[in-house]
Amino acid sequence: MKDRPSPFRNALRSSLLAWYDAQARDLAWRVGPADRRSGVRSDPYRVWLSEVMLQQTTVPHATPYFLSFTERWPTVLDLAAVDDGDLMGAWAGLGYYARARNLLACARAVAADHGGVFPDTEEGLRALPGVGAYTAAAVAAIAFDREANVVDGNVERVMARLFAVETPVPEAKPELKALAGSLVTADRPGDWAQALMDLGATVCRPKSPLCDVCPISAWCEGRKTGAPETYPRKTKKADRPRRHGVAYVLTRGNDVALVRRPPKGLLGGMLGLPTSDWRSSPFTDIEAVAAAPVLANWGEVGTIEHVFTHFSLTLQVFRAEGEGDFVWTARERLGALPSVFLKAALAAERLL
DNA sequence: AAGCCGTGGTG
DNA sequence: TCACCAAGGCT
Repeated sequence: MKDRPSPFRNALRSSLLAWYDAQARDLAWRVGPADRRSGVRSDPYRVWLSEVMLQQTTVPHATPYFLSFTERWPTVLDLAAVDDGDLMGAWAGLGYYARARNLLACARAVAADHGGVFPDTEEGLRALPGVGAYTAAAVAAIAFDREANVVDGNVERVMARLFAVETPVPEAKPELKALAGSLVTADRPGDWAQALMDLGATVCRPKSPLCDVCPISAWCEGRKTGAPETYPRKTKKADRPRRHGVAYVLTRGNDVALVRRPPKGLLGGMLGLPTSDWRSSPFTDIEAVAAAPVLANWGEVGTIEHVFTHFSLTLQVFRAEGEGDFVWTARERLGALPSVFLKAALAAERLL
């Protein structure tokens, strides 16, 4: 289909691009269609940084991080020079912390191997740490105006509806990607990618799509079925197990005892509260005290709930005053902790 | 290659 | 309440 430009494709493309010209969201990292027409170029560093932050993350959540990162580190060379701990602390709360480790590795690779300049091809970008098929295509299209097939969850949903694809995801992913590819041309590839994603985010939404205002509804097979919201079809996912653990809030005056977590795995490389192992059953008081990092007059101050991608966690929070070999950190700096530990620390503070 | 890896908003 | 889900990548 890609080699057979059809009237259908051209009309659909024109309609969506016109919609984007009028309705594009104003995003902190975006060079809008009007500015682009007057010659403003995207900064590949900002495009890359925003794309990594947006992986599995909402625009409202990522935006303040993007603003603070670009203020602190205006160029990829600035970022490449950051200490690991500072970077991880700045990323705290955004989640998927492997992204932060790869972000730094990528910045250092660009600095060391590419003279501080991002590769301008999909293939070159794809070779960088933390840059997969989606991000390589997105940066190639948005920053370098390359003809790349940019496929994220939004685009998959739009394609599943537009073509009424009955195959459930994730099985349908290759098919959805091929369908998306059939609509890509050398004309405004960056705007096309962003138009498709804006449409998915604001009109062709997961629930209650706004077909009445959709610029491509005339061509939408899903709408003809009368139930466009039922696409994409999905296979059921397994329910998540629950785990139990103990978090220890050990204080010394205004300081709280933290530990640096192992570099890989859950919350890898982040500072955290000392904890017990996490297991399927709750801890008794005796067990909790026995698993504590130091001897102290431990007392339970409450429990918190937290949901990770593949399990739910109930954390019993114990508190004591004490000493020991820890990363002692002032209360005011607990913003550098992953949310699960911030939640536990605040619970200990509140419930005293 | 299927499982691992966060978080917060939403209906 | 809780399942779903958001500009996915790595192993």
